Amino acid sequence: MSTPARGLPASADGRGNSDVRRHNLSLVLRLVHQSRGVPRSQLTRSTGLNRSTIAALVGELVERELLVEGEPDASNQVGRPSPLALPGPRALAFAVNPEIDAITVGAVGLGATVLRRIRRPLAASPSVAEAVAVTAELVAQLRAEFDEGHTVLGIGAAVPGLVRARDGVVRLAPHLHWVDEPFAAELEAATGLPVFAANDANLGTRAESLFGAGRGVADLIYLNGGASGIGGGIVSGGRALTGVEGYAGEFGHTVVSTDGETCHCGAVGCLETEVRRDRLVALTGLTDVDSDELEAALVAGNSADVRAEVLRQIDFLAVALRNAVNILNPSTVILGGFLGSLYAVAPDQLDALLASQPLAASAEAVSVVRSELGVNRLIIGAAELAFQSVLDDPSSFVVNR
Amino acid sequence: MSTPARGLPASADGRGNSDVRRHNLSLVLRLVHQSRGVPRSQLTRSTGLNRSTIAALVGELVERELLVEGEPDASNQVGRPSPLALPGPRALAFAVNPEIDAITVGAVGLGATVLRRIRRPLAASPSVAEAVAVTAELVAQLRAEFDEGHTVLGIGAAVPGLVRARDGVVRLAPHLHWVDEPFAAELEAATGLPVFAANDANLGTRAESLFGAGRGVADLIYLNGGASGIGGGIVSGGRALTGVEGYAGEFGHTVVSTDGETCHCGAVGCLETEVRRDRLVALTGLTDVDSDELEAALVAGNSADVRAEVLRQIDFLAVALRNAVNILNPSTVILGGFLGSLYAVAPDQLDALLASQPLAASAEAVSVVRSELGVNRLIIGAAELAFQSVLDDPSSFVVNR
DNA sequence: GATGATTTGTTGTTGTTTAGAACATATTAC
DNA sequence: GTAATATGTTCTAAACAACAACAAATCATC
Repeated sequence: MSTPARGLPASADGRGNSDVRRHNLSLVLRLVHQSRGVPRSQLTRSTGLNRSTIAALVGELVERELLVEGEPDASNQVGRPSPLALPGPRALAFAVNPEIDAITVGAVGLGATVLRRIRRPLAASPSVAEAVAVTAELVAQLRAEFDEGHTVLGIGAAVPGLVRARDGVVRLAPHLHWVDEPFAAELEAATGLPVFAANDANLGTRAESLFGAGRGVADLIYLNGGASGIGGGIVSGGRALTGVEGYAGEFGHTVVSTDGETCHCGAVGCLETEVRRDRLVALTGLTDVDSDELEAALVAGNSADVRAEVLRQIDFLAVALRNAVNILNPSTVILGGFLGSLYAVAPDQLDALLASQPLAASAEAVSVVRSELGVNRLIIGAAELAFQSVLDDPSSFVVNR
Repeated sequence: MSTPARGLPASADGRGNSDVRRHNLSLVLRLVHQSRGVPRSQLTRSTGLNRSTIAALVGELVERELLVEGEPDASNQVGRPSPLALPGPRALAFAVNPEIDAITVGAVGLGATVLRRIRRPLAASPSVAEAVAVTAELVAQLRAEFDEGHTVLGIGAAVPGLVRARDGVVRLAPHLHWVDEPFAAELEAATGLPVFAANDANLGTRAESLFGAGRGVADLIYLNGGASGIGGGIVSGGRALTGVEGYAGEFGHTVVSTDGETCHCGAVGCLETEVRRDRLVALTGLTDVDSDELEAALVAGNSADVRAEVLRQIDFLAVALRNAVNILNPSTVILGGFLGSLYAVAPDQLDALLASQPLAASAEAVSVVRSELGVNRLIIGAAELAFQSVLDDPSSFVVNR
């Protein structure tokens, strides 16, 4: 056996003519997917490829039913109108998001069109076996519903915890009490479909990056505040960062206070022990509020206590963001969940801290925005996992009538 | 003017046949560059390309004098021996590293071979004009020395501060007292050579990643402790992160103490205000020590005060590393400068903190190592900037006899 | 020391893919 | 209604890697 020199892995990254074809097909499909429909002429401009080449590429994708051509826009432009290239309705991905009080599944088409979403409330936090059983049942239901005219690529799973990218093992999902559970493998066995799992906030990042507040932004960070903690994700140089095993983006455990509370992770002063949704909910005096109600209560700001807690949490959030901005130099910080609500209450406060605390050069380049995608964010992000293989290599997609 | 749809920049990333050639030439040249010499047969395995294709690619690179072929290794293997592909001696990059007490320049060939290094001590911290003048003089000297048989690609500059990648403007170099100085442009004007500037620790990261402790590691972070502070860099998914303007990697301003000292950046409790070389030097009772002497004194550990300070600094370092590991999930943490010395004094202490503080899944994947490259690290990293264009597109290199 | 097995370099041919030119078509502008 | 303009369509050319067949240089074996 020949051992390659250290630093020279035997990865076959040489390119041939067929790699060019794969890359260009992939590029065109992605452009249509992300734009949800563009004129063919725009594709020639976006890619720099020749008209005849785009015609051939679109032709093959249409042949494979990954795209369909639509009537040209009535655009009042001189010259022959260019037909729209639209995402085709055949390719279909399922998505699942297990949470402590519910399991949500969805059926998603190219272009991030959520065709159907089902939320099944649960009496208690599900074990892995229960989550797999419920998911399999709901997926079977979707499969029956979308039997005709669709080819299912697989299931993407957005899990609230650390998920090993390589095999979809859930290493730790503290709120579900899952430790080292082979969720993806078990769901695969139960459904017969390929399953791809990743961290929920990481998938939220992808969704916002491709279809939401991060469209066209190459360097961004995303932080999401949920009932059970704070997660996030990073896009740098146009690529979603995963880290070596897929655990990147855990902003929730950034140290923001030397003498804070002890976190469930064992450390002291983590962002997610200081910046918490439950404290805000408690101070508003409400119970069982949804996101919109909480935000309305915070913005109303009837109590001085509420206002003080909001500002306290913003201060801690700013510390974590300052670290992240210094380390990653993003152009955009996207805030989701109740972190977006905090920002809505006192945008000037956070903007000011973020303009002054990090190194000036990095601070001036960054702007804070709220996430744009709503309840479908995780479903869209998870489905993206299942679409990955087709987007990377469209000619692997065989129409399965 | 047609405005492309948001999220669909008109970047021409479609590929043609000549892009294949460029990519493969680039790949082969990089493999030889990074390995400093590899058998042609190994290139076929590393790239997955056909023997005849490799022969053609190597042939073109030899023609351009970017590579030379050498005698086969005496490797005791069956079969026809494969000639070595070695970095050619023609392409040459200059490198410069301005510091408060000296300016160092170097001449570097492909394969990161440092042909010459000149350190010019300075009486006082140089202004930009002084730094440009001294550098231009030293570069002229190197140019004369390497007049024959070389084609100079340009000058790479490793600057201890925030450098805007796009144009090489030094936004802030606190210890040099430079603010918004167009260092690259002025050096370009003074020498007539293309100048590429970046942050010193970022370039150290690249050097360690390509030729040092990070060879073959796709996900790593590098932290370097110098007399004037702590810098660093990130490689994720095999790519060096720059952030949107090139300021990524500033680990020195991670918050590690809520009630610490005020940093020169204006914030409180930054890593580099708590973990400082000068404190260690002061406690050893020495003056004007070099790195080896400091490390020897720390390891000897004759004083309880020294030992306590080392452990205190390691605790703070661990906080910053914990944040970074949670956010980036690297497989390797490389420590350079006096941070490497701290680790040498009490490796178990840092290893233990790093194994327990971050989330377990990320912690178990990470290992700490010391940097491997010595005094040439920044020269090699800076030269890499100047080599970039040739490595990306070898056919742009015209032998200029 | 000769012979065969093995690996790799070399050469000429083939297949795939994009680019380009020429022409056709559909819209707006006047 | 005609000209200008932009785009789709078709056919040909050029670039490139893959492949096959052969040559060369080493090791293993007797």
